[in-house]
Amino acid sequence: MRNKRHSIKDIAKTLDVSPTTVSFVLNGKGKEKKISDEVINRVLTYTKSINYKPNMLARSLRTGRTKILVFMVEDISNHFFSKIARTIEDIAYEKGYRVLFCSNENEDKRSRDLLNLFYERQVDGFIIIPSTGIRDDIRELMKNDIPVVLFDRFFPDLDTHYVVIDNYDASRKATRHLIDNGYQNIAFVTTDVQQVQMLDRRRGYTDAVAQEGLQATVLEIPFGDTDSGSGRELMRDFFRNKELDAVYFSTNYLTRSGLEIIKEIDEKLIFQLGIVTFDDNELFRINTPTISAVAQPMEEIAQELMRIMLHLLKQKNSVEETMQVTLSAELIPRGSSLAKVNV
Amino acid sequence: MRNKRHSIKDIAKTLDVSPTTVSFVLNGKGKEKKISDEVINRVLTYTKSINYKPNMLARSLRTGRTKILVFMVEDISNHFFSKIARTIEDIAYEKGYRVLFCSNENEDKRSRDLLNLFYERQVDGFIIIPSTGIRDDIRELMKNDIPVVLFDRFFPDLDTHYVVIDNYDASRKATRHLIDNGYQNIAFVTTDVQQVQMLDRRRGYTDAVAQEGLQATVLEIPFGDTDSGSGRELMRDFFRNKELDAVYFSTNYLTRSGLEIIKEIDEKLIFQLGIVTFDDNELFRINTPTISAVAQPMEEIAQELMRIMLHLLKQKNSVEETMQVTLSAELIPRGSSLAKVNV
DNA sequence: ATGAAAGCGCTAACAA
DNA sequence: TTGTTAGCGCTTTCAT
Repeated sequence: MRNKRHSIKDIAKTLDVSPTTVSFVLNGKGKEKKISDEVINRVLTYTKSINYKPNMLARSLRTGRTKILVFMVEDISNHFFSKIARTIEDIAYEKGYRVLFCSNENEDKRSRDLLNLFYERQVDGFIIIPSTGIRDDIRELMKNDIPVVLFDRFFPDLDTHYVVIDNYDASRKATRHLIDNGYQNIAFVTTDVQQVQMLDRRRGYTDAVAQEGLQATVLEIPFGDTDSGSGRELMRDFFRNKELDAVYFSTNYLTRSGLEIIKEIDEKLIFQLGIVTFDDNELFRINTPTISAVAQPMEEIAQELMRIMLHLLKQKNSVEETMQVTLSAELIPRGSSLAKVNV
Repeated sequence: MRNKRHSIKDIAKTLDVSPTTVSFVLNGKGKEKKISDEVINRVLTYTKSINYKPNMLARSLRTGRTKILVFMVEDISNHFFSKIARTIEDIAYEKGYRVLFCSNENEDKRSRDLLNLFYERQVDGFIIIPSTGIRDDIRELMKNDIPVVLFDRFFPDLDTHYVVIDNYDASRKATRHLIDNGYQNIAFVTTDVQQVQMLDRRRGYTDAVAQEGLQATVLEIPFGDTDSGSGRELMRDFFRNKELDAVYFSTNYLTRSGLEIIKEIDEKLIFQLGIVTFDDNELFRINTPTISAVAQPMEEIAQELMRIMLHLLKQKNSVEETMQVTLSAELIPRGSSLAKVNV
């Protein structure tokens, strides 16, 4: 027989007080409600002794709040996402919220399933990196007045709260940095996903090279293949056959394979090519050569996200303008993009 | 004003039927309860038109089941864990369960917080790789008749359901494999965590070398430092200064750094050393040289876990003997442990 | 073939 | 200072 869990009613009966009293005491409202110290003590010691755990389902059903936030990204194991996740969790915890993390693997179906799952369980808010096809699901959430904040990217035709960085500007600066250091044949390695943040990074690059009359050379790796054999093959061919003196990677999961392949092709190649990547990583500081990177302000992103989320959570009235924040990313020049030495 | 979600009562009122009828229809019991086709249709079309989503909190409070399972591991981004997670999710989904994933980072506090969070939210069952210090929390769960299945490791002094592999045997065979191929100075690189699975792997190694009168050389990397600077430093010194002809890594997160360091020390070293690692990885097949590995039967582990979990879930009566499964792991010999060529 | 009503465990307005 | 009670949204037994 399943052991029945202790309920407030049980406790009240055992202690010969009313459920209300127990509830008040357990919620720390004992003093406020002027419950006698003696009763407070009896309740506290007894509940501790039986290791009472409240039924949050019941509480949430009653209060209408679960005190749960959902943080959904492409892949929670990615350093960039997990770093932000950690900061968010800390801030949320302080405010009495718990955070559930999940990865949608950039698949719409998975995103939708997760949104549904959590929506039905009445979570209080969503912080999301949306996959391309869930615009309508996001809108549906918003129509139901669920707090939603997007980040990393957004839907140009949907008026949502979001926190992003100025990808165009950052990308432009990164490309200019290579140009200024004497590189002339700069390749841009990216994925084929048609999302706003990727397109902005690409425009930043093409505009920067165009401005100097240089040629744009773009390699697109299919999204699913970025770390697989066929993606690697594409890069290998590309780096072998193109006359390049610099490479600029559009995202961190391309950089890892990219660097490996460059090393494989020729031991010395990595020292000759100018290299810059989007998204910084601790390893880039200890790599030989050290790798220049566009660093997103992760701490700040997380803080802005939670600032907006907490604001939305305390709003009664949902009629309000959307909060849209664009932060700027910083280029960290390192050894991999030093001024070009012409041989 | 927060948009009130649709409730069954609302729907009933709008359609001028009773909540009962709506509930029956929505739960697919329309036919069974002999609701007229006309009413069934009205309910179905209307609920679809307003995109009705049931309040699972209320349902769960009423039924006593959330249909949620929790899968808690050290680090869900680790290939071994995430592979198992995926299989578990698929099986669970078929049976109408959803799975929530979380990482405890091998910290007791985090484990405890997560167990509490989900216990209070009445999840139906836990599949856990326990961190060292949560024995009592696991026992507490079991005392409350919550289905718990452990894997990868267990507590020798706690009678739980679990699925593990025969680490001792696998480790012994891996070591013997190196010995049989002519290696004499085999190092064992492991972490300092004193958990049963690690100790078994270690004993497998020491017994195998002892049996041949060879010397055991063990390097222990502090758990937190396995992929950090200081851990790498330890390995670097170790590989540089010891007279080794083979290395056996006890777990996959050590292997990655280990291989990198071996390459760094000397380009050719990786071809000279015999190498075997615990936990297989797709990359090992394409690495040069290919890396020999002890492969855990991940599919089978996941299936056994879910077989036990589903069994427990349908039990009314909890008085029952524990289900303890030990599977065997398979050594996959590859290029990194070919018969030693004496120079 | 459909509806009324109780109750899951909790909170909180109101009563005493 | 403490208790009574209604009700959150749902399922399900029992009536009709």
